[in-house]
Amino acid sequence: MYRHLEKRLTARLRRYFESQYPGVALPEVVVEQPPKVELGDFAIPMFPFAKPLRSAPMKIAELIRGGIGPIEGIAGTQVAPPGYLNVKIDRAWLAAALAAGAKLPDAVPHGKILVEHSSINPNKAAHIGHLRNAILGDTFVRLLREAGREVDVQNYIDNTGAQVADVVVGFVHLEKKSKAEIAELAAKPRFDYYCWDLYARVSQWYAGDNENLQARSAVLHAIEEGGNETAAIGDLISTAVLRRHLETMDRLDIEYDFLPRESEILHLHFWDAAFTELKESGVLTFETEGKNQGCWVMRRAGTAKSSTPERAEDTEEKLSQEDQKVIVRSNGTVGYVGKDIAYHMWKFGLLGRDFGYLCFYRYPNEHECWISTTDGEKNHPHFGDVSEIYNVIDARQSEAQSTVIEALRELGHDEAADHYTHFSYEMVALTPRCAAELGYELSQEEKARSYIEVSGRKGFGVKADDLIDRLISSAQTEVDSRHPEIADDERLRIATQIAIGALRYFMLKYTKQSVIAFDFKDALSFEGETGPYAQYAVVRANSIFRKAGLDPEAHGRGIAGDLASNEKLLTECDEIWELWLACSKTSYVIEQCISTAEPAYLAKHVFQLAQLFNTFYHHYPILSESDENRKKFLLATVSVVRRELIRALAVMGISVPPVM
RNA sequence: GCGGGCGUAGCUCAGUUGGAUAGAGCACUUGCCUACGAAGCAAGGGGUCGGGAGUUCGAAUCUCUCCGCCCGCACCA
Repeated sequence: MYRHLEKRLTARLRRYFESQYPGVALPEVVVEQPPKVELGDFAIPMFPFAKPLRSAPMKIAELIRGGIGPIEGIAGTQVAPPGYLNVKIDRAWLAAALAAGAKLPDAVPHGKILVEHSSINPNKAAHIGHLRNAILGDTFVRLLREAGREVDVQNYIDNTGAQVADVVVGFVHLEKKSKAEIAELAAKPRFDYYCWDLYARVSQWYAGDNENLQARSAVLHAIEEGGNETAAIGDLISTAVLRRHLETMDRLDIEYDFLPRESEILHLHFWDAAFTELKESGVLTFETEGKNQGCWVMRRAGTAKSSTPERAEDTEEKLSQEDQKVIVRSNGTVGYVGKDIAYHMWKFGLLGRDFGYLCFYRYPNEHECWISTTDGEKNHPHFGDVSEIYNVIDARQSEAQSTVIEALRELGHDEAADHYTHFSYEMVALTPRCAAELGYELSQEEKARSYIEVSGRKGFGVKADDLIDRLISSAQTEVDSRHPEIADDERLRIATQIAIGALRYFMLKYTKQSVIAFDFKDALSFEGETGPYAQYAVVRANSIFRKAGLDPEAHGRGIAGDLASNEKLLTECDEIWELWLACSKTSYVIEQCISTAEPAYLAKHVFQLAQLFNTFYHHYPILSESDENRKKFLLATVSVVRRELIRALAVMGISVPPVM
């Protein structure tokens, strides 16, 4: 709603300038928000127009004010020093539209979007870093869907890499377990925890004697080869751990549509198809000398070609060894980036090959999750061949991501390269205090740092399920003390909703490029800028309607046509107006989150709504209000805030408990 | 060395394309519950926006430079 008014305003202003000053080149009209509501709802700085129009900012503002004419939804304008045109929204008009729940149609771009997130190595339990990835990715999916886009969610599974091989080594060489014994263990709950510890032990075993690394290469080779006992064990382990990851993420309401696996990228020879094209187009070159002798290499992303015009002709210029990225090793095997190039050609429908598909997992809500296979089922949904992709991958991999994008571009797929977004975010580390709490010995140097990086290899980190368990039990303690009258299973359900609200909000309130220094104290907090704070605001709103014996949605719509009689309250109380105004911004914020790939803005918006509501709640008693007309209006305010909070929280993947 | 990110209150962080008096939360101090649920509200202290220079009517935001921290830069994935 807010966004439509803003657009209407800028369009009118642009037309005004065009008619008054034809032919004069003027800068874009920018619309801001005044620092205080009393000043208005939009502020348009006039300074940029002063020079081209050869006039003082205040004077221009006066002229516009006089000549712009009435705009639907705008009540009036004011000129403010040192040179702003402040615009006030027609409060009753906006409130009526909001109360009615009017949805103004938006042009939704067509084309399917593919969001890839999580992509956890299936060799150990997921940790808090994976939680940040999955929550960011899932929230972005929800944002896109809220905006009307069609989205497929993929979770890439590297089931043939060194990490899975390491755990196989652990079971076979350290624990001397047979396939049957491993299968028995894998069927037990939290098998991923077992692997977590084993993986750390294997790393130590390698460190103890470098000879031991030979075991890894043998296992790795056997897994890549396929069709043998070792590969079968690897598959058994990675599939069992993968199921555990799906369960963990399902606790947070995170679901996937398709799980492409590296084993199929290998066995279905995706790389061969890509390799042919890369060679033919000259993206890859064969090195005959130097340290990369015998390798197929391409230009590393970020190492720009010499841009001097006189050398532009010289496209055959040798890549310096520094600028080379090895794609195919001298022994003929392809590395990670090569496989990723092939995989991304598949995503955009440019490879000419496809996976086989098998239905792998059915969520409690009946939603199906498919997995790649060599020979799949006949009837399967269609994945890949999308027009836009987002890869939620941490910032450390930005160079590899850029290299894949560059490969696509050099193959001539500019369209694909332009619609490839590396949704980059920073890691979750631990505060020194948290690390110490987990029993890790810190050096003096480490103690002085603000955070310490987790390490799966050392088994150093906070497991996702452990954190979720702790959050639930902590929330449960609160619920138990507040609502002893409620049944056990219901209290657990409420505690779970609160725990997930706290966790998802925690992971979303930081902007992506900020390293989260994790600490149990902050993460387990249910006060202040947290998920439960926002949930609580909705619970309060629900409580008011319950006591009033009214349906909140129906009441809001019912009063929409009758706001004029309450216009006085709306125009006089800036505090209440601010709340309505904030409510009108949800769609605007969602659009902003999508265009900047930054979900944190939505978290800030939710917090602002909840905060404004709490202030309003304390200042205006509603049920005891004696003026019926005024009471109706206050209830309508609660109804709209409640609706917008629920909607925004849902986009963040947070539900609201009935009581808390 | 090259590429990317960061430096804002005691701590953790917002600050969208330069705009009006730099904001939250936590922590600390002080008030407010026989209640539309205190997981809340109100008030208070706390800042040379890393240093310096420049561009501009205007800089936390842009440019340059210096200082400090982090992450990449494997024939690993």
